[in-house]
Amino acid sequence: MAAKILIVEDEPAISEMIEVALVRANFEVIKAEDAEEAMRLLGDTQPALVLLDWMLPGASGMEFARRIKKEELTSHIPIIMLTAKGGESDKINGLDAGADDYITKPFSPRELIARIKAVLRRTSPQVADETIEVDGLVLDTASHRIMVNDESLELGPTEYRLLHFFMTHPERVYSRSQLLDRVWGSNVYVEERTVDVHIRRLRKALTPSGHERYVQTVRSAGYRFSTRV
Amino acid sequence: MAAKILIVEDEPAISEMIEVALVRANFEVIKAEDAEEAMRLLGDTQPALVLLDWMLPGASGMEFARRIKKEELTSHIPIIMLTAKGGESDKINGLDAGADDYITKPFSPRELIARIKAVLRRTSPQVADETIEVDGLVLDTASHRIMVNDESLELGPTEYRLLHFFMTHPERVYSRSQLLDRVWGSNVYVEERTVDVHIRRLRKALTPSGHERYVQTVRSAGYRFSTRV
DNA sequence: CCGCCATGTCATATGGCTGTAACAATTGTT
DNA sequence: AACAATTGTTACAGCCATATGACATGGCGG
Repeated sequence: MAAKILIVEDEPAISEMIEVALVRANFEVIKAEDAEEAMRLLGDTQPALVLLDWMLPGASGMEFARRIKKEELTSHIPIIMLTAKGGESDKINGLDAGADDYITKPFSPRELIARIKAVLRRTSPQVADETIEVDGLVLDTASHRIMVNDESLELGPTEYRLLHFFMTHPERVYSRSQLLDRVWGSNVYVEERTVDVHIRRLRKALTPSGHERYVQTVRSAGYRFSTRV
Repeated sequence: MAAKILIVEDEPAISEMIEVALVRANFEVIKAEDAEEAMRLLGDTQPALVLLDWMLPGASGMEFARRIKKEELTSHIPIIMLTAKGGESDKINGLDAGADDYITKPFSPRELIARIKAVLRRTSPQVADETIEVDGLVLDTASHRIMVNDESLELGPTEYRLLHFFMTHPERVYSRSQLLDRVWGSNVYVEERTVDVHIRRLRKALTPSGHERYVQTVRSAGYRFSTRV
C-alpha cells in the first residue's frame, strides 16, 4: 500500500495510538500537531489522505479543512474528521467544509482502518490517472513533467499548476478570480492582472509546439482551455 | 454551470463555508454582508439566484426578500432562505415573503447544492443546464461559447449576453428598456436605440447559419426570440 | 555572500468592443 | 401619396480589456 497518511492531532497520546494502528496496516505516517505545521507538510509530502482532529489549538479543524478543499493544489486530498461525540456532531453536519468522512471518538483501530480504506477506494480512481494527454501535449503528474513529442518542456511551477488545472478542467471558462482561488490558493492576495502574465508565460512555453492555441481568451469572462479552436 | 449566486450573510464563517461548497460545484459566487450591499450587487451582477440569511443586521431577510420580489427588475430571481431551525411559522413567513425554498441550519453542502439546482431547474430550466440548444444553435454556458454545426461562432460579450438572455427567455417580447435592464444591468444609462445596434450585430453573426430569423422585431413593442417564424 | 530563478506589479501598446449619431429604409396612418 | 413613426444600417471616436515587455523583490542554492 505505502500510501502516506497525514495525522493532524495535538494530543500526542491519540496521535501515537493512531500511528501504531496505521503502521500495522502498512501505511506511511506523517504527523502534525497544529494546522500550520500540517499546512506546510501538505505541500511537501503530498499525502494520500488527511486524518484531521476537529479540535485543534489555534485554527479549528474546520478552518483547516476549508483551506485544503478550496485550493486546487490540495482539494483532491480526502479528509477524515476525528470528532468528539456529542451535540457537536450537528454543527459538524452543518459546517462541514468538505470532509469525506467522520469518525467519532472513541473509535477502534479496526474501524479507523476500514474507513480509511473505504475513502481511499472511493477517491483512488482520480488519483490513478497519472497522466493527461491532449493532442501530443502530455502532462505527467507522477514525474511532474510536461512532454511534447518526446521532448520535455520547461515550465515554471506556477505555469505548471496553471496548465494542470486547465487540462483537468477543459472546455470551461474561468474568471481571473476563480483561477486565483483554484490555482494560486484562496488566502493569497495578488492582483487579478497577474493571471494575464502567467497566461502569457504559459502561452510562450507552448508556442514552439503550437499548443498555445488551446489557451484561449474569453473577453470579459476569463480564460479557457479548449481543444476546439 | 457558471451561474452566479449571490450570498447574503453577515457571518463570514458561514458565508465562506457556503462559498467553498458552491465553488466546488462550479458556481460563481458573489457575497454581500448586509441588505444594502446586496441590493447594490443585485442590479450590477444579475445573479441567477440569491441565498439569503434570515437573520441580518439592520433590515431583516424577510424585508429584503420582499424588496427583491417587488421590483420588476429582480422579481424573477429565485430566493433560498437560510434559517436557524425553527417552527413552521418561519417557513410560512418566508414563503410568504417570496422565497422559493428555504433551508434550516445546519445543512450539509450536498443538500444545499441539491436545493439550489432544484430551484434553478424549476425557475429557469435553461440556467441550470450547461447548454441550451435551439435548432442547431448551441449556447454552452460552461465554456462560454456558441456552436453552430460544430463550428464555433464569434460573438462580442454584449451579443453573447443578449443571445443568452433571448435563448433563456424565448417566445416573449421585451422592450428596449427591459432588455437594457436585464442584459446590460439596471444602473447603466445608455440610449435605447443602442439595443437596435446590438440586435443588428447579433443578427449579422447569426446570418451565415440562417438563425437570424429567430431574432424578431415586434414593431412598437421591442424584440422577441422565437422559433416560430 | 552572490547570483540565479521565479514571481508579482507596473507601464505601455494594441486591438476589439461599445455607444452614439446620422442617414436610409420600412411600416403604418390619414 | 404624403407624412409620421419606427426600425435598420453604417461609420467612427473613445474607451476598456487584454497583451506584452521590463523591472523590483525575495527565496534558494551554490
